[in-house]
Amino acid sequence: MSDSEKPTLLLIDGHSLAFRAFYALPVESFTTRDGQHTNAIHGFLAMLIMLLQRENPTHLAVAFDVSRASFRTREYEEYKATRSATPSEFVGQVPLLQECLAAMNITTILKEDYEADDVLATLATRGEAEGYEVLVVSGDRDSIQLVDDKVTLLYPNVRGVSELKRYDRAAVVERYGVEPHQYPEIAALVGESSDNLIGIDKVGEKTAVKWITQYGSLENLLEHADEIKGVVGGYLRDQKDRAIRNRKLNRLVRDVPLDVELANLEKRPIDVEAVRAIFDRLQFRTLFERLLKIHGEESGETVAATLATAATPIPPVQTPTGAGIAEWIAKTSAHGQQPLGVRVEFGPNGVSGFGLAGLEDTAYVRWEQGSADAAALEQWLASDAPKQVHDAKRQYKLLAGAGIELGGIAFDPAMAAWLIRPGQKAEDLPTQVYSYLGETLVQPDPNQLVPATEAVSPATEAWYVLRVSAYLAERLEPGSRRVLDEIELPLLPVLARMELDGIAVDAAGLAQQASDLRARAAELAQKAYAEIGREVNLGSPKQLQQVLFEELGMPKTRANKTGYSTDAASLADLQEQNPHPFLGLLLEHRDATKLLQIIETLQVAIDRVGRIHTTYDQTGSSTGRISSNDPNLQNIPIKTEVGRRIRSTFRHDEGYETLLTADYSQIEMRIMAHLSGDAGLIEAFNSGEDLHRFVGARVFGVAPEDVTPTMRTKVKAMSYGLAYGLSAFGLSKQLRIETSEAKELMAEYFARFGAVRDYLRSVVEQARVDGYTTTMFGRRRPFPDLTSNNRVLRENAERAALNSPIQGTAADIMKRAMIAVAADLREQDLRSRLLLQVHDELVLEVAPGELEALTGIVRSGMGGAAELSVPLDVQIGTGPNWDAAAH
DNA sequence: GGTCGTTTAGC
DNA sequence: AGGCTAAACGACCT
Repeated sequence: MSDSEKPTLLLIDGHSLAFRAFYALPVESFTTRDGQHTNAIHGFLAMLIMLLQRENPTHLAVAFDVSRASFRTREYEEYKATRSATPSEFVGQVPLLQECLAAMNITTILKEDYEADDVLATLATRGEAEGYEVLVVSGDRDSIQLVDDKVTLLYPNVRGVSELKRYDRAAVVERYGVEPHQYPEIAALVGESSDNLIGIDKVGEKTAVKWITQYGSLENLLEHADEIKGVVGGYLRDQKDRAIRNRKLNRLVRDVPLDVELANLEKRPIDVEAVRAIFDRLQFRTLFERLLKIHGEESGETVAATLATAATPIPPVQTPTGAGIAEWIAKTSAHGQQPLGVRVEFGPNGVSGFGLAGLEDTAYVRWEQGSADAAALEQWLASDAPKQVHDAKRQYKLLAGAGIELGGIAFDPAMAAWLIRPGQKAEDLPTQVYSYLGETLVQPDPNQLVPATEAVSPATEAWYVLRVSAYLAERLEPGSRRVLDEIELPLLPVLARMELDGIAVDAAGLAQQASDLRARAAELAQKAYAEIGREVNLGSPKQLQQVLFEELGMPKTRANKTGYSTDAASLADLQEQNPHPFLGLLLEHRDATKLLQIIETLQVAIDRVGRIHTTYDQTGSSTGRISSNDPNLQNIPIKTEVGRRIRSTFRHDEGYETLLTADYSQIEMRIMAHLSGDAGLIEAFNSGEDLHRFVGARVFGVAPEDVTPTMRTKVKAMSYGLAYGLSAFGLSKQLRIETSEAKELMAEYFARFGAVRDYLRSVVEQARVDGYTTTMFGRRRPFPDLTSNNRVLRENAERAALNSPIQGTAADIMKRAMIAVAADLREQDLRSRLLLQVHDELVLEVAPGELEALTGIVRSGMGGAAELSVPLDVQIGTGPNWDAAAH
C-alpha cells in the first residue's frame, strides 16, 4: 500500500449477497455434473472478483449469519418470523462459498447471536475511526444507516448482484430524502415487511420523511406526537410502541466483540492451488481464469513468490548448426547433468525442427532427413540424457514415424499435473503455461491462413516446458514423484510401442459379421414395427417412451432426467410384468446394432497392413488405470457368443506363431485380502480352493462341495460389489432378491470376513483426514468431497474412496508387470511383443520359437510385480486369435 | 457444430 | 441407494 493512497476496507454481507445471486441466476446453468448447485456461489464470486478489480480494496472481510436466531429474535420472537424456510439448494452452497473464500485467503467472520450486518456495522465503524475508506456491500436496507462521508453502501439492484448501486451520503439523501442516519427512523415508522416489523398504520415513506424532516428525529417526533393532526396522528399516538420497537431492532450494533483486528484483514494473495482445487470441483473455469488474471496483475513480491518466475524474460533463440549443436547441448545441459526441454516442430512433411531449452538458453535446430546436423541431434535424442517433454508419448510416436528415437524422458508436465490431480482432463502446454505461470503462450490459430500473431518458436515452447516442469516438480510430493519416475515414465515408451505396433485383425471376417448383423437388425426392426403397427426409431429413447408408456400403456419404469428408462434392465422388468413381443425384439435389435456399431468402428480403424492401433491414455483415469481410445480396444465384447466372434477376428500376423493372453485372476480381491489382512480371505487364496466356493462355504456354513451354484452367484456378486461400496439395496437389485435377504447376506459375510469391513471403513476414515487415498505404490487421489455437507456428494466420494486404493493398486501392479515384461523382452532380444492391455490382461504376439521363453517372462513379470500376502495368480493361454487364446 | 443425457461395451 | 472407463446416438441449443 503506498502512503498516498487511503486504505480501502471492503465489507460484504455474505448471506444477503449470495441469496440475491441464488434468485438472480438460473440454476440450470449453474449445476455441476454431480448435481451440486452453484448459482449462488458463482454469482457471489463474480461480484467479488468485479469488486476486487474495480474497487481495489486493501482490506476486506465477508460476514455470514450463523443462524436465523440472534439477540433480535430473543427480544422479539416475531422478528423475521414470516420468512419462509431457506431453500436447501441455497443452504448447501454456503459452506462451499466459504471454502472458496478460504482458498482466496479472504477472512470470513461468523458471530453467534448477531447478524452479519452487525458485524459489518462494527467493522465499518472501526474502519472509519482508523482512517479507512469503507465500502459496505449488503442487500439489507438497514445498512443504509452506516453511510456517511467515509462509508459507502453498494446495494444490489433488482437484477441481481452483477450491478451494485452506489449509495454515498448524497445518493441516500437524493433517494430517500433524509440523511443516512435517519433512514432507520423512517423504516421504523413505515415498517419492514421482510423482517415482519409492522409500522404505524397509514404511514408510508412520504409521511415518514415529512415528519422526520420536520422534527429532526424519531425521538423528537414522538415527544410531539400530540401535535400531529388527523387520523394518522391518532394512529401514531396509539401505535408509537411499534415505532420504538422497530427502531430498537433495526439499529445495527456497532460494537460487536470480534476477535479480528482490521490490520489482519489486509488483502492477501490467493492460494492458487487451493483455489484451483475448489473452483475445479465447482466447474468454475472462467472465474478461475479471471481470478488468476487479477492475481497475476497484482504481482509484487508476494505473487512473484507464488508464481516463481513470473517476470522471467524469454531468452533469445539461438540457432546452432553443425558441430555447434552438440556443443550447445553439452554446454546448456552441463554435459547431461541438467535436463533440457524438448519440443518437436511438425511441418506439412513431418518433423521439421526441434526446440531445445535450458533455463537461460534456448535453441532451434532445423531437421532434415539424413543431414549431418540431424545425425548429431538424433544421437542425443536417443540417448539417456535427461529430457523434459510435454505429452511425451505423443512426441515419441511422432518421432518414431520419422525414424527418430526418443530416450531419457525424465519429466512430462502433462503427466505430473495428472498425478497431482488425476481427476482433471489433460492440459495442453498453453493451458499449463497460463495456469501455472500466469503467462500466455501464443498459439497459431489453425483457422487463420495468415496468422495475426506469429507463433512462438519451438525453442521458446521448450523453455516453457522446462518452466512448467519446474513448477510441477516442486508440487509433486515424494510418493507421486516415485510413481512418476518408477511407473509412469518407464511405462510410456512401452505403451508407445504397443500403439505403434497395433494388432492384426481379420478384415474379411469383420465384413462378413457386419453384413450378417445388418440383415439381422433389419429383420428384427421389421418384426418390431409389425408388433406396434408403425415404424419408430428404435434407437431413440424418446420415441420408445412414446410407444411403451403411451401407445402400449405399459407401467412406468425407473425415472431418469428425460423421462422413463428404457435400458435393458427396465425392459426386462417390463417383460416380466407386462409381456409383449415388441420388448424382446427391441432387446435383440439393441444387441445386434450394438455389435454392428462396434464392428464398424473397428473396420474404419484398420490400417493398410491390416492392423488396428489404439491410443492409450495414460492420464485418462482417476485411479491410475490407463484407458484406450480411437478405437477403444478395452471394451471388445466377450460375454456373449456373438460378441466373442468379434474377439476372434483379432489374430496374430504373418511371421508370428500365435497370440498369448495372460491375465491376473481376481486381482482386486487379492489386493483386498492383502490390504485388509483378513485371515479368512488370505486363507481362501492360499487354499487353492475356488474363491467363491470357499467364501460361499463360510458364509452359508456348509462344506465347500455343498456350495450350490445359486450360493456361489450370491457370494460372487457380494465379493465384487464390496470393493465398489455396494449397498444391500444394490445387491438385492442385482441378484433380484429381497433387500432383507441381501442385508442378511452382507451381515453374514462381514461376520466371517470382518477385517474386510474394518479395512474399507478405515480407508474412508483415513481419506477424510488426509484428503486423499494412496495405493500400495504411493499413487494418490484427492477426495475433497468427503467432508461435503451435501450427502449425495459425500457418499459418492466415500464409495469412490474405498474403491480407489484397490483399483489403483491393481493398475500399479499391471503397469509394473508391463515394464518388467518389456525389459525382459529387450534383454533377451526376443521378437515377440506386447500388443494390448485390458486392465488385468495382456495380449502378446509370439514370434516363432519364442513361446516358452515368453511364457516364462510373462509369468515372472506379472507374478512378481508385487509382494502380497497372497499369490498373484496369472492365467496364460495361447491360440491363433484373441478368443481362442483365452482360457 | 457443440454439449448433455442415455445406453451399453469392457475391467 | 455400484467403482473406473469410451463411444454412439438422439435431443437440444446456438
